Amino acid sequence: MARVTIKEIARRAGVSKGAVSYALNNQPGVSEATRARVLKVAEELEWVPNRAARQLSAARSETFGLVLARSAKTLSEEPFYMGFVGGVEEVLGEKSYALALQVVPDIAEEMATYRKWAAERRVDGVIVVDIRVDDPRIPLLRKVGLPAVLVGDPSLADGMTCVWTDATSAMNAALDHVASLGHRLVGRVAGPSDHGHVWIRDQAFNSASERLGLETRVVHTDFSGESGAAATRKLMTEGVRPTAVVYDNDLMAIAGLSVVNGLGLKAPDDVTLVAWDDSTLCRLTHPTLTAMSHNIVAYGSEVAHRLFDLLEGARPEAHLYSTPQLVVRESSGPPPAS
Amino acid sequence: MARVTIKEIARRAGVSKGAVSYALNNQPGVSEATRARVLKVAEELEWVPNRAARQLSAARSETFGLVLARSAKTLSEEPFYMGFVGGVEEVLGEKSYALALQVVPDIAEEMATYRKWAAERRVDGVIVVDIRVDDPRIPLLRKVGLPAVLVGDPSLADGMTCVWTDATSAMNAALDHVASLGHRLVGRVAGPSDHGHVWIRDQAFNSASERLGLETRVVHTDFSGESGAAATRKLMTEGVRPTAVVYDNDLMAIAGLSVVNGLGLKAPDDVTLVAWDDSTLCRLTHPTLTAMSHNIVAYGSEVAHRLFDLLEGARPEAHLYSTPQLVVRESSGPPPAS
DNA sequence: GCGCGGTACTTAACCGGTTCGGTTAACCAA
DNA sequence: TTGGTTAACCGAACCGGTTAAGTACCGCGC
Repeated sequence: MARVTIKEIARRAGVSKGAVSYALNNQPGVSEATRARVLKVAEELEWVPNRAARQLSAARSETFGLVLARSAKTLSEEPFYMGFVGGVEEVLGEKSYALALQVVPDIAEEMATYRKWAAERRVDGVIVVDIRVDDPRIPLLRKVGLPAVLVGDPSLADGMTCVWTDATSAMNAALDHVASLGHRLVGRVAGPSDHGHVWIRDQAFNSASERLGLETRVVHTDFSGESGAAATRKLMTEGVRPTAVVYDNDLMAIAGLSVVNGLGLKAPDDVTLVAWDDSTLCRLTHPTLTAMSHNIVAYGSEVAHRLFDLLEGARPEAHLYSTPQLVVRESSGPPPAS
Repeated sequence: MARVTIKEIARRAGVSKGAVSYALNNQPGVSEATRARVLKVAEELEWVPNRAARQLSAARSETFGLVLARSAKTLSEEPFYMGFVGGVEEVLGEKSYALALQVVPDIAEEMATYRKWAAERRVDGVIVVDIRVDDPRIPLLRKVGLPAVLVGDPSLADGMTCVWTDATSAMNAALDHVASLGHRLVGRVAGPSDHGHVWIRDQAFNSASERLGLETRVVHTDFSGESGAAATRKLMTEGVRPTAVVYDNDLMAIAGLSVVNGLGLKAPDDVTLVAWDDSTLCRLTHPTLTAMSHNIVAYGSEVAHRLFDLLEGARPEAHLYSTPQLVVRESSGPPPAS
């Protein structure tokens, strides 16, 4: 079964290669009758465009790039990424675009990948996650001219297209929740503060607790389950024990719950726990976890759509995707009487 | 900054395009002196090969394909996939191959993707996961001539290259463990039985329990947390309650633990729980979960290596990757005195 | 009758590599 | 000296599309 090319279609339809190309791409230059005839032949021969050939001449790769700068192990633990990738895929699939996914150890490698992709014309655009404060990837992407959608707050995006969730409002909602339950000393187990969204939440956490007159204790971690457990142990056993803890992802919240249980404490009787991101895991623990919930799969889809828009000439803009919603579950309760 | 091509290199090095191609690809046909000179010029100009052009003429795409036939939501819950993908990526990165990842709703769509990829010459080979009994993908891949490595048992692979873990031995170890603790009635929360590895474990579970003189109760599910919870509730509240339960993945085990807790029962006092796959989550619950452990990231790497081997002409063969090892944790204990 | 504009094509260059047949010059054996 | 090899390199075709430029034909207005 030899490859079927437009040359063959042209032969059978009795027209030239060029005409076939116009017909197949819905471009003017052929009559409706001819177009129909070409389409019919292409159909019969089960023609599919050769990506490489199209890319070579049209300079489009019909591929989006996504680089994840985390270890494979971390990625497997964090439900966020797979859900996000799934959402992106859903949109790409519709337009028969492909996703080039690369997993690298650090941001330096990530930047090297962008350079390579740009030089190779490997991708039409990239999706950039985990935006940092003063992110070095932003000037690089500008320099190499790679269209990009950033997943992060507009204040960090330096004018590039970004999609963000309103972490500030969400943090306010989270603290309103624990404050209204009567908590006065609130802990926070945060990610690394060079991550943009962590930094944003830090700010929001501080101003909200000031507004509500709450005392706070914050521990920064690396997002892993282990460090979430360690941070929780520290909060629970050293110094004044907070009666509520807000986590930066659900993995650390689950680890925290386990530590709380292990210390012979009870949630919510002794401490109220609030997770962030709300994957299914939050409904599988006992007690179930209160969480700031948003739809991560849809988040990925939204980002992919924005990248298509950008390629079609949309001006760079900040798009608010959603504000995570508070979902109250069993891990919420009033502080212990003490 | 115009694109730098081998034509430019040829001009500067004073040789023909062809010679440059030979030099850059380490092929005979140029002298060492010329090769060195060309390499130096290419280096200076920061030349990178254009993938599309190379693919078009050489008919290699330097891309592997992986299709996941699960919903994005399921994928985000299951730590297995992201870890596996990460492991594959590690190997591909070294050889600067790319991974084309596609998420589709079902096997029919997956097969359509293979057809398309084969026609487009989109990928050099594919990795196929979740092999079924009498898997329809196997004849299709043969027909369209797509090199493939199957992730699954040799008995299901019909002579194609596959990488497998010895689930039978692992299941024996798991049941030896619970039997040695004194359990006589063992439950099993299994995945859907049309999945090959589930089927294998079903067989192994039956023959091992027969060997050990155990009574059994098996519930089949769809691998999700919800269905794992439902299955556990059924085992715990309807009919004779098993004193130990073996799960087919860790997500369901965690959901099961939550149900056990919710029913006012204790692990391991009332029931011993054994998970499968052992992601970090098993160490984050309270009590921690006994699990059949294997390194999923390395599993992905192994599979990727085998696909490279296959493309380099290795004969199709079954490769035993590993046997999951029993890791005993807090959820294991003797059956209640009753 | 002539020029003009538009439609429906054809032709051929081009994208950036790979590869194959052919040429040249150096070397070697008879 | 001559015929035959061989290494080193050149030139051009080719992969399968896209697209700018060119052509043939038709209808229309003046």
